[in-house]
Amino acid sequence: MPAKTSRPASRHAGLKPLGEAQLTAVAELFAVLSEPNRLRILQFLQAGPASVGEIVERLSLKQANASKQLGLMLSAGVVRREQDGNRAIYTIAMPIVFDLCGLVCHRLSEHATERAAALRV
Amino acid sequence: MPAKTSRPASRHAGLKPLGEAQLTAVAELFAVLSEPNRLRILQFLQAGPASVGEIVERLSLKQANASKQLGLMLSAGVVRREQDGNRAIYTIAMPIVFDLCGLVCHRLSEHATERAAALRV
DNA sequence: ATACTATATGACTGTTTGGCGATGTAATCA
DNA sequence: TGATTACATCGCCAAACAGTCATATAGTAT
Repeated sequence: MPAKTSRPASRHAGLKPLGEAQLTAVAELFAVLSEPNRLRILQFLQAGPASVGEIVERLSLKQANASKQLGLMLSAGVVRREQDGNRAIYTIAMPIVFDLCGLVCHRLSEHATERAAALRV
Repeated sequence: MPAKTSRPASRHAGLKPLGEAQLTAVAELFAVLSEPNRLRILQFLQAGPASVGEIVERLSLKQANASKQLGLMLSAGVVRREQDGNRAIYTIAMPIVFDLCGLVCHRLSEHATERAAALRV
């Protein structure tokens, strides 16, 4: 019998292995979503486009910080920017982020439920 | 007619707004996935459990770095650790990460296709 | 016990990054 | 014109982090 760690070669028959370029691209997108304030902004934008001022006010962020995070998400292609006179209107450009958050939330709540159940045995 | 940025209140009728705690939890999980080497390790583990040595060898990582990243993912609950004699066998504990990566990849390839098509017009 | 192997950890470095105040810039208003 | 508003950017600081080497720890073999 072979050692315990013999690898099943491809048990899941899962995803094709990502190339280096894709790997960093994926990592970069996840990096955008790895910051609570950015998630807050995205969540707020989910209800519709908003100006920087609205975001700053409703989320109690400093204006400089909000602009910074929005610029970051703009570079990553997660949001879109439209100039409206004096203001800058930001919109979600990648709705998939909500699917991603949804998946994670679902998993996390499952996890929490399991933990609670385990404690209640 | 109201200003252009009047918010549709809930256009997507989407996700319930996450609380602060969930927000940081989600962000932390995404942070784990925001590093190419960690994604490489996860991708490698997708084929089945593996020891640190195997990971180090196949992915050409330094042993200290591999242990560090594995420890980080262990803390986050993304992988599981089992001691086998001398070695430490790591396993995926959160298969959902592959769904997440799959979604992102799909979106990124779509994006690339759009870009290519746009250039080819 | 000694030597060797496998893994984890501590210390250190360089880089990145969130947050902040201050300043720059462009559009609107008076 | 000047004043004000809205946003972006710069410079800075402190914290976090990836990567590395050296070392500690624990299991295995001799």
